[in-house]
Amino acid sequence: MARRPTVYDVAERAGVSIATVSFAFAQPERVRKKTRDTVLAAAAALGYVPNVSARGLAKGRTGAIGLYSLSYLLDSDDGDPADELRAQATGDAGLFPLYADLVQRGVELECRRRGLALMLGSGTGPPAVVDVAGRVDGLITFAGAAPAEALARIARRIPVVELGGETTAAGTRTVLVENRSGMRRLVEHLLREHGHRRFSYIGEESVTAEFSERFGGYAEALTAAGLAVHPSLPSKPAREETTRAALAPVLAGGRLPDVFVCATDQEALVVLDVLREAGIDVPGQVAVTGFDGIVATRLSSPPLTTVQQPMEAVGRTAVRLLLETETGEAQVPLPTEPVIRASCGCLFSK
Amino acid sequence: MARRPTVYDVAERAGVSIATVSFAFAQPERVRKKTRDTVLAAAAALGYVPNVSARGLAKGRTGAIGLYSLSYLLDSDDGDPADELRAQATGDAGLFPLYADLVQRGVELECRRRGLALMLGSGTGPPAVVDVAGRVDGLITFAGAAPAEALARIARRIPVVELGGETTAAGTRTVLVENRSGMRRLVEHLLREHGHRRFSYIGEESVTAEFSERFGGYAEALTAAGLAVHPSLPSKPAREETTRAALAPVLAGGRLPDVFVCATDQEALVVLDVLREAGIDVPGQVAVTGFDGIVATRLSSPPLTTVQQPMEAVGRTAVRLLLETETGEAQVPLPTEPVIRASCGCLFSK
DNA sequence: CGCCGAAATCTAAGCGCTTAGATTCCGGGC
DNA sequence: GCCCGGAATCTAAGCGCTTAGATTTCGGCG
Repeated sequence: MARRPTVYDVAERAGVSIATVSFAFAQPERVRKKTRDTVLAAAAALGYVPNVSARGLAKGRTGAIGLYSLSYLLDSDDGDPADELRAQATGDAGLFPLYADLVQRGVELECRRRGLALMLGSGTGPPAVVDVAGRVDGLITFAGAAPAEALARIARRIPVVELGGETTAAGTRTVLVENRSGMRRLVEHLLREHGHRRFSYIGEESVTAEFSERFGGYAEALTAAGLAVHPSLPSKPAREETTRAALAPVLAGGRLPDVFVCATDQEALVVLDVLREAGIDVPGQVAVTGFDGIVATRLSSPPLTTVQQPMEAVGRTAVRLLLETETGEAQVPLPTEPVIRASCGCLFSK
Repeated sequence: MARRPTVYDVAERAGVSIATVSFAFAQPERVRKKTRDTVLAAAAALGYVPNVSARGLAKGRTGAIGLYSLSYLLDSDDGDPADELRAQATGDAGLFPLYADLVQRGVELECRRRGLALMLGSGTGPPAVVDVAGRVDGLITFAGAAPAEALARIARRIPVVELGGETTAAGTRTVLVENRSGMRRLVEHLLREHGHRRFSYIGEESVTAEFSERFGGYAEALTAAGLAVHPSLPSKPAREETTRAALAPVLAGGRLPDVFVCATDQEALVVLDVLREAGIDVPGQVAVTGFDGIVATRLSSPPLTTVQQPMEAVGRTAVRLLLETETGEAQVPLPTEPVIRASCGCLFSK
């Protein structure tokens, strides 16, 4: 690993100029075959690997995009392999991919298809969001993962797609998903098929555009049915204690609603847990629904009625959006679809 | 997104030299507080984001590491969101994380903890492995994901960890896992508890070090029991058709072994499928075992007996290895543990 | 008030690559 | 054999940043 060979070394060894070396790699047709072979042979002999930083600097582009995510994956444990063995064997580990995992997969797939490298960053410490932003041609971020101020700054420099965010935020774009109508259709099902009247909404009402759309769809359906819309019980996904705290007073009060409509599957699964611990039957005594369609909803007991959104497509679309120059182009929202399982009371549905 | 502001712009606006701007960001203590504030204010006003390519070039390091993986995630479909909705709702999608997914998660976690950015690449087209290698301070790759020649070349330039590869390969290092003893212990269980005598091994015998260790452990146990070791039925993980092809002649022959010992869980799950289709009862007529401990093994029917390896720890360890300068340091192999479920005939075990 | 050393700041030289534009090479036509 | 034009190659100027080493600034002291 002595000194890393550069174009100069290769050029010298091949007896050509550095420009020719560069051309041999970047624009092979511009160089005579014989020369090219000489250059490539010299490069191979020296173990030459082009320095992408230098290339990026010279070209002004890096050929990579960035994905900046929430850090709720953040682990508390120390990563002891023995612990992990135990956890995995017994099922304590984070088993099933969550929303962000599937979106990330979509991003990965689309990047691969387009020959882009993907740079991952997350959390608050370094690499902070600008650290990622400084080395990519475009940035995808989850709403709330990075400070709005930083995003606005970055958006002046490179395209930014903010998942779950506002369409109108400073210079950034977003992937539209039918959050509102998905939630509305779900609630309509609860109203019509089950005759539920007493609704309780669990989750953020308006922290991000995505969440306010969901709550909006919920409110729309209730209003159309002539029901009053009460404020949500505030809770955050991936923060189990907040969901438990939101639920505690309701359980203590002893009077259950007909149904808990949750802003996300992750929260709904916690609700299911809490109710089970309290000895309350779902859907016998109270129904529960989620939103997203993460894998775990299918395997919970009872299986969770939810609204499926195409998470992978969200990731892919984000990449496409990033690469499209036409900023103004009308974007078709990605479809969502209520998935009726047992937790709403449709006991025999698949 | 006009021209991206640079240190020069910030320096001019703040009325200092570019060096001072650089210091204000990189070595704040070297600059008077008042100056620093002026610089940061100017940077904020201009929307300055440091160009990491330039930094990387100047410093000779990038602060990122790369992960180059196999591309069996590669999708055939076109990413139609409607298809995805359907697939996810019914369970056709790639539901559970596989070996590589979990290793990747380990890598991500460790990078986050250490403040490193992570660059992802895969597949054969661009970004090829050197494309990733050229912009990181270290590279992790799955054995077989990249041509050995390219890896050797890269290893002359930056540290390389090759997962599942040889310890001794040209300049690269690897994460040791108890593949051999894990497999041996599993086979010993099959010999002792179930009295199996007629073994059939499905999978690679020796394509990578990891696989030859597994086959080696299998062979050791059989030999110690005085049994002959037959060559494996060649099959590749994540290439379902190869596994089916390996199995076909056995089923056609009509004479089943006592047990199919598979090199990986992915292959074992395919074997389970094939046997079910053929109307053969597992473990009644034949036992099946896997290796890795991926999530899906727990949910198959019957649940799969396998050898659990700490996949996340493999990823974390790879990152650590990359950052350690002491190349020679003895590495403790990561532990593995047979997990006995129903597919070997232990019907009532958890 | 001038001098001194440390602290703060600046100057300038790269880092390794790309790419206009200049130069050289080469084969064909006369 | 010479001239010509396009192809091949080269020269050299950056890209935006870091960082030795030079220079300036500044407060304290005699």
